[in-house]
Amino acid sequence: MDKKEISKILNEIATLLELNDENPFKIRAYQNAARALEASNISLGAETKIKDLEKIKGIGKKIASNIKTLIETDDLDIYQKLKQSTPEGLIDMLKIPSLGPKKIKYLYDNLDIESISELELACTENKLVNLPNFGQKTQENILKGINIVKKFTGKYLYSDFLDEAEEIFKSIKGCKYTVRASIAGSMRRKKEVIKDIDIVASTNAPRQLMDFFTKLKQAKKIIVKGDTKSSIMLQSGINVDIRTVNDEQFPYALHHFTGSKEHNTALRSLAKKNGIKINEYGLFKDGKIIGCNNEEELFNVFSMDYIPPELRENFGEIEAARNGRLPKLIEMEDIKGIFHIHTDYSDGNMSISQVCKKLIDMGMQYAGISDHSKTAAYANGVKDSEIDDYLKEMEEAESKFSGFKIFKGIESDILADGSLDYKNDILARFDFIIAAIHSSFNLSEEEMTNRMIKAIENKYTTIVAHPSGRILLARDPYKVNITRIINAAADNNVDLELNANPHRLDLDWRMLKYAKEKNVKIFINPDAHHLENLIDYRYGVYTARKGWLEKEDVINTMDSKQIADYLKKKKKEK
DNA sequence: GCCGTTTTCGGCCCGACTGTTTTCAGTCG
Repeated sequence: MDKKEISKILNEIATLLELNDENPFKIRAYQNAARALEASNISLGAETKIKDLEKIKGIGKKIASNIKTLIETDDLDIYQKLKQSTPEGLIDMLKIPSLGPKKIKYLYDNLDIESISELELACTENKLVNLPNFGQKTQENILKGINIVKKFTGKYLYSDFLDEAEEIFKSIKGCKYTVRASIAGSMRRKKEVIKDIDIVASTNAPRQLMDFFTKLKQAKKIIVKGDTKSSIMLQSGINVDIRTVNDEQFPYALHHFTGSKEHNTALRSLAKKNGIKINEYGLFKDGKIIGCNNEEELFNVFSMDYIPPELRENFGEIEAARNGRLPKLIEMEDIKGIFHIHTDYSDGNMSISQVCKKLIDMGMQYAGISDHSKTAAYANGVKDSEIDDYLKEMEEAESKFSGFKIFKGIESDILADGSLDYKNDILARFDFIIAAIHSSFNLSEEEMTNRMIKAIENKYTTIVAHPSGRILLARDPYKVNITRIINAAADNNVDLELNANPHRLDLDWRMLKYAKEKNVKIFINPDAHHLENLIDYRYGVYTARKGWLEKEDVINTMDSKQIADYLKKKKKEK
């Protein structure tokens, strides 16, 4: 069982404990341990010792031994017992807004309700109204919540809501009652998947600002409305939350509502050790506020450098900020060229010349064209007999656009046995090879990992595309040991892709940090099939920032001369 | 269940809002 699976089970245990009304601190201990495990660099295997696990902050004797048992037996007694005593439907019920573990437990114990459909029936039969702490309104809200669960999963792609969030934010910022405002929450932290859109604003007229907010044309429904907090639902089902404070409080509120919760908790603990209380209204020492004009000053109170929002995930940023070791994160303008582009030679809908023209307009110096290979018949992959034409057209296009460089590549399928799908003499004709999995997804973890490592060891492989194969909110990653993939890439001088398609964002930022530590270089690639997808590299830059990447970690920050040398050298040395 | 420059016991982040109550429980972030 790998780190991710074990961390998932620890989180599940926490949820199950919650539904069993356990000690809240025990619940948090399991959540913290899950997080700590995932953030750590420990690689789990038969040789993993309980002692090594205990060294991780947040994992103690008990959970260390539980993890060890999970590694060895793929199973855990308390987990099974909890699962047996807790109907699966109760976990589903947690998705219903306004319904939490306490109420779910009460309904289960007293009305035998163990699924969303049973709960819906009970509501329509009016069975909840007379229970203690329930009532007419609660019953109605639960019914509404059930409808929301049915209609939406409650999670949304960051990229799908960026524009709408910006538009709403602009309205708020332009409102005459607003002093300062910012997008906050997971959107400000550039999380790949978000639950809602958060906005923080300072004002002298909270009530008027709330009226303005709840009357926005985008608001389909008002969820809550108060003087400091309101929430509306948009047509799409996503909620926009706003929090208002007075202007002196703005920096603290912005920090607080940017989160993450885990980052805030960690910072609060640190504050507490220094005798400082921290909440959304200020930093307080001996009851007196410590004045801060902005977030920079807030961090300075703790002798910390400014932590960019993307890093606020309690992944080591607090310690790094205290030691002056925060990374100088990559910026959009660092990207000098774009790789992993599909043209009308396979399933893209743009010609090579169109790509060049568009990239030149975008200020780029080079393109790495890489159409699908022959095995990808569904994508009209380039057949052996078409290779000559494909290469020739790239050369001709390059000569048309002086000063612009085309690197000739192909996205070669990794076959089930780990070999690439062209013979070596064909692979050798390209400047770079992107190796990718597009078939046989259902191998075991061992088989899949070995398959990918074999492709990494292939002397022609330059880059491994979308290493986990996940499609956000749609398809789980393949069963693959990503730590071993990163290690193999490090050992074989192969680069990894950060696929910037907003549905992928793969390699995941949590693993990018590990790749960086292993000195594995990253390509940020849009995997573009249309001209308008070329700009998608921006989502890759955001994700790279979340993964602590600096300019030097990303290959396509090089200018065209440097990258030409880099690819040539790589080809020769491998 | 975890943790410790006061501690191996006794803490563990904090506040807004709703709906239920008539001072509070539950949920959410």
